[in-house]
Amino acid sequence: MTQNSTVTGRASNKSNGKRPPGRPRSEHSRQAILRSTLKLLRQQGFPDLSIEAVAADANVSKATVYRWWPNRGALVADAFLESAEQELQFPHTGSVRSDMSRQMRRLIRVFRSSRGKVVAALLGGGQSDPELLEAFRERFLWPRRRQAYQTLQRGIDRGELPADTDLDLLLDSLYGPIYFRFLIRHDELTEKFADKICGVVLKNCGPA
Amino acid sequence: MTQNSTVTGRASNKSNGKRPPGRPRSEHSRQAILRSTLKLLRQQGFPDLSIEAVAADANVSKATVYRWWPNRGALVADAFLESAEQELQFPHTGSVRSDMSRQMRRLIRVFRSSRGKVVAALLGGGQSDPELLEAFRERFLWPRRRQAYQTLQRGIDRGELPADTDLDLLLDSLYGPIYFRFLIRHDELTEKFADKICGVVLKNCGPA
Amino acid sequence: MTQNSTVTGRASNKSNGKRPPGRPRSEHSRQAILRSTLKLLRQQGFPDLSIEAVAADANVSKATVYRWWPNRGALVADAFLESAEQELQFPHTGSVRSDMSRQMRRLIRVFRSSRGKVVAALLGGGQSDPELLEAFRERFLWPRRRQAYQTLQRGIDRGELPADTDLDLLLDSLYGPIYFRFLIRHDELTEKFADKICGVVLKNCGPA
Amino acid sequence: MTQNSTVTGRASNKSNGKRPPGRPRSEHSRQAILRSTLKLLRQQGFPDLSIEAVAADANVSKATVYRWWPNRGALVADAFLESAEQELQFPHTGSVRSDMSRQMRRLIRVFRSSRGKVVAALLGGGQSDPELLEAFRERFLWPRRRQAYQTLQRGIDRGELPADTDLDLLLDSLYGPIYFRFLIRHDELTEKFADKICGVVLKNCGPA
DNA sequence: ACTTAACCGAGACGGTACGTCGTGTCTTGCC
DNA sequence: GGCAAGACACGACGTACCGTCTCGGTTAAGT
Repeated sequence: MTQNSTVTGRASNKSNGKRPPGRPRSEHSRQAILRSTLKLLRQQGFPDLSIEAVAADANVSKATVYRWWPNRGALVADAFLESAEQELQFPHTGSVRSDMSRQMRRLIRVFRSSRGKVVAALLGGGQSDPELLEAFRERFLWPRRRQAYQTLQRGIDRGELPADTDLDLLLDSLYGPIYFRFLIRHDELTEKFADKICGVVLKNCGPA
Repeated sequence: MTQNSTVTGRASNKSNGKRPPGRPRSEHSRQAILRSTLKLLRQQGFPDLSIEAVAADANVSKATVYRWWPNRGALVADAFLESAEQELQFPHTGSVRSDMSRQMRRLIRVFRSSRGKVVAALLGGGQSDPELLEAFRERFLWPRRRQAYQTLQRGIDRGELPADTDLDLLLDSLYGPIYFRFLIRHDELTEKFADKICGVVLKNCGPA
Repeated sequence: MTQNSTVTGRASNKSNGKRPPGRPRSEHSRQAILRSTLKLLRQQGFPDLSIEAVAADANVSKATVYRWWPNRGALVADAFLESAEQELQFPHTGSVRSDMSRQMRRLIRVFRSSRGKVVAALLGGGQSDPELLEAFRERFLWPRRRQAYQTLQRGIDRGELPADTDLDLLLDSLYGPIYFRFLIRHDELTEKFADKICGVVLKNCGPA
Repeated sequence: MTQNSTVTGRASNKSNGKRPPGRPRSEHSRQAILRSTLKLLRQQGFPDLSIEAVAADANVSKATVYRWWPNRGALVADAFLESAEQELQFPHTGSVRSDMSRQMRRLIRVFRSSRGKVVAALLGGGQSDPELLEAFRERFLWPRRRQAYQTLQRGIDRGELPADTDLDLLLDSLYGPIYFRFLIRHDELTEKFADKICGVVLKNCGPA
């Protein structure tokens, strides 16, 4: 991931090796901003997060924030997603059901941690900011889903799943209940819940 | 539903027949405010909804809005929930699977309609406002769930479901995927999706 | 002073002995209102005095205040003036200079007392409310001035003052400096100041 | 007078030559605000003057007004006093009585002009806002009084006044009656009144 | 070394909406 | 008909952020 991978994506200068003239962007400021964003997000939630406060907390001028992120959503998306890469890998246990339930447990653990608050903020804010939701999907959901496809495909190859399985339907059936409880909060979201869902959805797919 | 069922719940005077002293609350204003709230919510989404605009649209003073609703969230919750009572009844077809899939189809229809935008606003806002989410659960989720329990119980009585079925797990497995697609918007939310979920979760519970 | 002598003066029914129909005006409320007005006026000054607060303090409804006084100014005027009648009489010492200086000392004593704050409020408010100032003149200034004319006339009769003395000029010269220091507060307003003024203005008018 | 001489007196940076960091204050806005304040003050009087209206009239945001003036009083004081500096100089006619009466006539002329309304507003408001009154004294009264001392001292030097004259008493005797009529409005305030007062107070001090 | 150009902090600016308060009017039921 | 209670439309309050701007000062690369 390059330095310039903001959500909105300023043109990077990766093609020609030449650095542009002038003072280069302050990496220190960039990190301080993203760090403060996460910090405040955890404290107050998305709608009470102000650019003003982020700038103050990061000891940075407002103009610097606005120079690099067009709006609050982009900032939040960048802050969260940079911190969420390289996580939640899928294991290879040799059984679909166990591969899935283990990864689902990890997701639930993340949702229950302090980072869960940030995800909730992201998805909550995304309900009224399409770009925010888009960022969540592109940078968080799809990368994991691609791995999930492979996991399921291994199950098909092993004969644990029928060859004509609707992968998207299956994944939504597995993860939907988790997101449901996470977002509506009508019932406990424990790690055991992952196993129970697998019990319902992957009844005949090998041992838990 | 009484006149006083705001989210924050001012003490209602239904128990003792006596009206409180002073000029009575204007029912006309109350309705105008809720109507304007829904209207503007559909047009602009939750974060761009200002009390100022609601008051102006309803030809009402800001103070009147604030007198009865403590914040934007409570207003939105009341506006939506008052409009959503008495809806989404469960049918009695004689088959669990068909009862459920039909009601799930209705829910999807609501989510796809203009009222979906209001639900999304409510749930999005609820991610940072616990009371808002609480209102959604109390006034929307639980009333329906109580009916769903009965529907499933009929299935158990008829032998379509095992007697030891975990009802909450089952319901979350059925509705979770719908809310998932509705809130994350990573895939189409069609009415047919209801049937497919039932196919996964209620495989052996009678005809679709 | 009759019950109805508000500044704005509702028509009284003194001519025909018949009481009007309906419940008679509550004398208790009237006094409570005036009392609270004075109290709050002493505490906070004219611009921070609200009808709302007066009504609350007097345990009276706002409507009752508005029914009898058209605005804040009339209320304040009534409150002050009712409390200020029958005061500041002129003595008869046999010497103009001594008569005047003694009365001036009394005025200064009032200005320095807690009632001074109310007078200041009245005159301050009067700078932007002509009726308030008019009330002050009619009910406070002129009654005293009429007595002062008589005092000065006695001085003329005794030969202490020339027969062609401009009484208004003389009185303004005597009282102007007191009001000046009272309102501008640029210098001490002690009772001795009364004597000094008399020394300047009534140099040759008999002993101090 | 420096740019920073607001009533509340932000620290000015005149001593050390360095400009403070950040965008400099807009002199244009500052003047527009003061100009609009005077304009509206003349039209409507102090109590009907709203910051909201000033900001609108000056094409300036409310926040800008509040950034530099803590309240309406300070704003009015600044507006008036900036417009009143360098005025009402004392003449040098060679006679105390004539010096004084001429300056007093000028003051009366100001009080009768449209600016009189602003002074009345200032003093009226000052009755409940000590800082406002303080500003009037510091910026309007004392500067003139210092000149008056010199004028009277010249009279002493010329033998027109006794060497032991109480200057403050004398000045209050001369100006008190003017302020009295100006603020109470119980009698005409003509320029001739200045001469008459001098006749009473400076009887033996040379020709008029 | 000197220019040049972009970066950065600080913070003022015109706006918009906030949530509160007081105004003066009204509606209702009791006295 | 007076009165309390209190809801109402209205309008200003003073505050908080928005996103933009204008400064002086900094930081390298390319002269």
